[in-house]
Amino acid sequence: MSTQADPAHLLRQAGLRVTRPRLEVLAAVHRHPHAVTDEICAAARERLGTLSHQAVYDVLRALADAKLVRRIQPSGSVARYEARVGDNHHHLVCRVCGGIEDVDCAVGERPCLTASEDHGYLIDEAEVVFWGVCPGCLALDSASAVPWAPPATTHPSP
Amino acid sequence: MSTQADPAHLLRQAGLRVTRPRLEVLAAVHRHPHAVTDEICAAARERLGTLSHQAVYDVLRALADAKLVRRIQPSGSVARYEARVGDNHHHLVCRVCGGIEDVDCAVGERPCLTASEDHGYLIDEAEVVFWGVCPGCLALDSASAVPWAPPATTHPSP
DNA sequence: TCTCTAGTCTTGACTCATTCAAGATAACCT
DNA sequence: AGGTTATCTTGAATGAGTCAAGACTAGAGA
Repeated sequence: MSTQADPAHLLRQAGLRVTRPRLEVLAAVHRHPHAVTDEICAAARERLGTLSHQAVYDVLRALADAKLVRRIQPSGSVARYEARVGDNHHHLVCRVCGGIEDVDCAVGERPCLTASEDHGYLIDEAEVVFWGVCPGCLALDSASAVPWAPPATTHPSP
Repeated sequence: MSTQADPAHLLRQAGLRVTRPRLEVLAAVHRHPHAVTDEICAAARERLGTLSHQAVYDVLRALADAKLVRRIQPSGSVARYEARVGDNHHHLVCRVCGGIEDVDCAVGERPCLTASEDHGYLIDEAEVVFWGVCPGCLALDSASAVPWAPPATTHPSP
């Protein structure tokens, strides 16, 4: 019980069999925070040679259920995964390029916020997404008029 | 300039042409808060007789761009729309049945929260989603063991 | 170490929300 | 009223994600 962070141990602790696809997918999520399924799939394939699309979906679901990865899905984006779990941090999303940054949660433990009315719900998490424009897109935006049309939502009007 | 809240006026103010599909879709969003596109489509068709799927998507996008409706999309759900705009309220989502409730924002104006680090982003909104289990599902959950399997995420373990 | 078996992975087809494209229609300006 | 152009209809396409059936293999017991 020396290496608590050993990926194989983590899998076993979660009651999951240790397989190369699972180890590589987990490693890929660590290497590529906020990556989409396809990117994780590609990264794992680089190591494994071959890995089915379906296996990646299955593994990611198993890892997410086991809380070894966290699934996030900002509006308008497909599912993304990150390996930073347990600290209930939040996210900063660029409306223009879709870039994502982690933001530490001041409170840390979930739920970090209390709803003004709980409507009788048993609340266990407050998920916060900060929307804005990243420095890179801000620079482009002030340089040229409209570099590329923003995806769905428009910029905040002055 | 008597009825500022007149739907036709609102459309015109936003630079949008006033059409029956737009009026009916807007009314449908008012009548069915948090409805998905298909439900809005069905509701509007009840009044109009016929309305294409594509028109509903176009109209909803136009209305959302004009800030006459707000598009929300909790993880794992398809896009939903609501007519309550401008007050930057938040949402309470049931992990079991997917039910959604509005939660007033104590601050009101956007962004209601400040990120601990902004990474240079120009932040204009803090979107908060409270996740939990609604009273109805809580009751079912304590009555029987597992009524239906929760969609993706599992309940908080004891 | 060998064998068995349930849990995993592969393959391939499928669903369904959403988008694209082209032509018909109708709202608004003059 | 007439022309312009945004909007709507129709029909097909995209793409993330899922389902299903069979092959494979990690891990437990002999």
